[in-house]
Formats: sequence, C-alpha cells, structure tokens
Amino acid sequence: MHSKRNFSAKREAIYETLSSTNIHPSAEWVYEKLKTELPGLSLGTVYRNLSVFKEMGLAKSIGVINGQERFDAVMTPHPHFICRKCYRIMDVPKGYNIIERSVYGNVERECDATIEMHSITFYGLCRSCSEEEP
Amino acid sequence: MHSKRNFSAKREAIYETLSSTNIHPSAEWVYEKLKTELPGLSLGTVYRNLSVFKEMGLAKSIGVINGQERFDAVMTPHPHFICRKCYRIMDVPKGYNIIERSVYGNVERECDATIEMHSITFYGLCRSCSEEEP
DNA sequence: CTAGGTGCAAATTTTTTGCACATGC
DNA sequence: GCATGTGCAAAAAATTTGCACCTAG
Repeated sequence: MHSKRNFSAKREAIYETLSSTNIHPSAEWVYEKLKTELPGLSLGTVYRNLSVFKEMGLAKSIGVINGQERFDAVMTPHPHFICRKCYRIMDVPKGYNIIERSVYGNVERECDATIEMHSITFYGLCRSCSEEEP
Repeated sequence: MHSKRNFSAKREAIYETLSSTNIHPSAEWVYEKLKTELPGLSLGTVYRNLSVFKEMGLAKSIGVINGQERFDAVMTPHPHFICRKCYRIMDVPKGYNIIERSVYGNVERECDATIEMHSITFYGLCRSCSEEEP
C-alpha cells in the first residue's frame, strides 16, 4: 500500500544502485557498477535517469566534486564531509544540520531574498588520507 | 611596507577584476570584462591565473554553479546565498558562518576524519527572480 | 640569458541531445 | 498505436594543456 513506483527495469536498477550506496556516486560510477548486470545499459541513460530523479525529488545533487557531479538519494537534509584528497563524501548526522531559527529570517533580510534551504559541508582529510599525508 | 605583489600586468588585472566585484565571477566573466581593456588577453590565461590565485591562497572556488566554476577573492570564511533561478551569488555576513564549538570535534568523530573548514550555503530566490515567478 | 607568463589551438573531460528503434500497456 | 524509455554517437560546454614565443630583470 505504499508508493509503488512504475519504473522501467533500467530506471529501477539505476535508482536501486544509487539508493543502496552511501558513497554519493557520480553517473560514471553508477554506470560502471551496473554494466556487468545490465550489459545493454548506456551512460546517457544513467545521466537521463539521474536528472529524472532530481526532478521527481527522489535524489539531489551534492555538487560537482573534482569535475564530476555527485548524487544522493537520501533526501533528509544533512551535512556532508568531503575529503579534499580522495573526494570521498560522507554523511554527517542530520542533527548537525541545524541553523538557528532566527538565521533564515536574518539572511533573507540581508540578501533581500527568499531562503528555501541551506547546506552545510565540512572539508578536511579522511582517516586513510591523513595517514598517508607527507 | 606591505605585501607588494610582483604580478605581471595581466595577472594583476585579473586579480583586480576578481577582487573588485562581489558577483563571484566565472573565468568567462573575468575574461569578458577584461578583453576590452586588454585586447591581447586569452581565456586560457584567465583560467591559469585563477588557479594560481587558488594555490597562493588569494582566491577560492565557491563551486561549480550551473556548469561554471565561480570564484571569490574574499578569503574570510562566510556563507553564500545562491539564487536557484538566476544563479546570482551573494555574500552572507561572516557572523552567520558560526558552527558551534563542539561540532567540529563531534563531526570528526562521526566521520573519522580531520575537519579543516566548513561552508554554509543558502539557496532560494533572489528578489528579482521571485517577482517574476509564475 | 633565464625564468616565468602568455596566445593559440588542440585535447580532454563531462554532460547533453537528436534520432531511430524498442517496449509496455 | 502511443507514450515513454533507451542506445548510440555526435554535439556542446567548460577547462586544461603543449608548444612556441615573448618580455622583464
């Protein structure tokens, strides 16, 4: 009785791949992951479906990291940590996403704009990268 | 007696253009802005110099917005507001950049990483875009 | 003379798109 | 049969790079 999607087999597989990992993949990664299982898949289809998911509100972009757009199917707002060396992206618990109540209104006044959302990103070195730092 | 840079004329002009605007320009914008005044300038030189500034710590990237990397010569950490429609980028006063003291440590533990910095971005509609919304 | 900076164009990289064909209802 | 989805390859768009030249010291 819940949202049964009516996806094509490929669309379903792409969504499944995206939502079953926490690495916040690029289109390329999703394609590589799937092409063994779906030999007929094309990279253009992955790009097209990722766009579809964004429009449907099933996925969002984390931004272009090291030249590739990275995606997330977890729609609950939460911060990310990005390693500046290996570009790994990790989730930060949503409890750290809080911007004080008063801030939206103040920023709206400062910028003469309507604020709809915000994002917080932490940058640094992940453990394995810091172990191999000079 | 202060930091007198030793930039070439073109590098100086590129830095001057970047640091004299608050629109957080792309390489293309800087190039268009300068090419009247410096007819010999090439876009590759703008790209190269923007990279140089990043390495020197004189500029930083705000990210790839609508397909183009956007730059900022204001190095004091501060949030940005980005209009989802026209991609205008505005500064938010640095007072709003504060993440509570305890958070860095907690996120480091959560992510098993070293946090070096963070960024906060607000998204929404700027005044002129919201006036023309459907 | 040397090192660094630049123009130019080609190359690279990522993403988008046009079109013909396939598939499900 | 129609609307939607897809493969394929070409196109588009942004950025990087190789190379020859040029200019300041």
